[in-house]
Amino acid sequence: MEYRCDVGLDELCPVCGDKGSGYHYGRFTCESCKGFFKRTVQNNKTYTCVENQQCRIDKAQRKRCPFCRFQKCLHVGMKLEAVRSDRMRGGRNKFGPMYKLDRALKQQKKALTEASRFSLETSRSVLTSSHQRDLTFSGGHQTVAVIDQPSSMSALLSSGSPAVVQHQWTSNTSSPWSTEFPAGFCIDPHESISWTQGLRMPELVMEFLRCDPDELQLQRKITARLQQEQTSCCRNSDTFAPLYAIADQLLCSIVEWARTSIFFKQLKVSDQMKLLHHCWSELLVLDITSRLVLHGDEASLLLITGQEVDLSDIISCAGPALTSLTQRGQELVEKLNLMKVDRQEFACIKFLILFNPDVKEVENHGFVGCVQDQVKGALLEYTLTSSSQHPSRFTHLLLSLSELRCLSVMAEDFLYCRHLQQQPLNNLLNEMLHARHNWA
DNA sequence: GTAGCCTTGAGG
DNA sequence: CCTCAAGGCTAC
Repeated sequence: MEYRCDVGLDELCPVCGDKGSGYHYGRFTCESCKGFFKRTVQNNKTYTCVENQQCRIDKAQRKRCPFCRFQKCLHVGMKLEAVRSDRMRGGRNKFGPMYKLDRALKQQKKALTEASRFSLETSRSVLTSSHQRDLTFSGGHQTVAVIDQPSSMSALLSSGSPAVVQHQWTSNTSSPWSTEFPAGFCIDPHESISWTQGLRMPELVMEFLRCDPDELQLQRKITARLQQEQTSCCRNSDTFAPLYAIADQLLCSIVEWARTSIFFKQLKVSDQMKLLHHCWSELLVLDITSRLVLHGDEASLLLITGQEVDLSDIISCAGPALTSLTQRGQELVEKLNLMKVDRQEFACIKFLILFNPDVKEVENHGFVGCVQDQVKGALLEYTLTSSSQHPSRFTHLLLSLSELRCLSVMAEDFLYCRHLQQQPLNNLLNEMLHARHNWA
């Protein structure tokens, strides 16, 4: 029987494996599990399992143990709150955007699996070889160049560090957060290996948080770098020199963060470089912005060192070029402050910026697009559950990304002008500016 | 109680 | 208008 035919979505119910009929209570399920879930929740039913609560639920046996069936419904992500307490019919609920996104993801995923089996294989072999490379280098002297003057980005990306080993997982070893039966709404449980190893969405957000660098450690590195700067070029007349040193050091930490982060470390170094060359300034602006939103005070610039610099001082010293940048930056901070954007959301936004599908030069372009969609899905679900009273929060967050993009272009232009005026810039900043303007 | 089909109605 | 995920109905 085929009650509804979703073109290209003739997939199976994650609960019992019967043919799915549409989205019901948060997941794409069959008609019978939809009805079962509805009856259970509406009538407040409680079941007991006569076995060991691990009954197999399939099309033939789904009627045997309602306890295990309901547990499985919840486990795959069916949502109690999607069953209406007022029993109102028709209309739409807050999960609409989630269904829409999930549909788009599935269609894209289908196209990907059909068109790029080869790409998947390449990605796996790269993953294996990069693992080997990390082991080769980990005993060497090339520790992460952070307190040392940072070298080129390729050196940063190629260097090994304990962090890599700590978070390393390959297609051969199961990830520490994968579950036996993933409940993420865009993961297909019937697919043996998914691009992203079947993470549950909230866990994906948690994993992003785990990737965040340790703020104290970063603070120490930057303080050390500033001291070094002061002793080596004490006659530097540029009052902004320390700020550039901080920016440069933040850039190093951003590269280091990316290098050791989930998904990114699966990419070839050449692809990693292309992505970072494209988004470094956005990540830098976001880094500064997020610190202001999470810990700062609107009228001053909170540095990673803990110092606060009055924004009016910066404007008066920097002239018109920085004035509008600072003002627009302030406006963005105010907006994000009003929205009370939290660490989890900033962590997702960083990944959205990093995995930019518009960077067409990337070899493993399909993977980048796929990760971008996964991150969007994770952020959407996070915002829907954490701020359910503001269903448009996700859209607002995405809108703020475009403002961030404008700010980063302004910042890059400012730095590039300064560069053209022969003012010496620090290493990595230099490299990034050159990379962008060489492309243009 | 189950599950296939029907009705409803907000949102696009 | 149409879509599609809610709830409802009813033969089994």
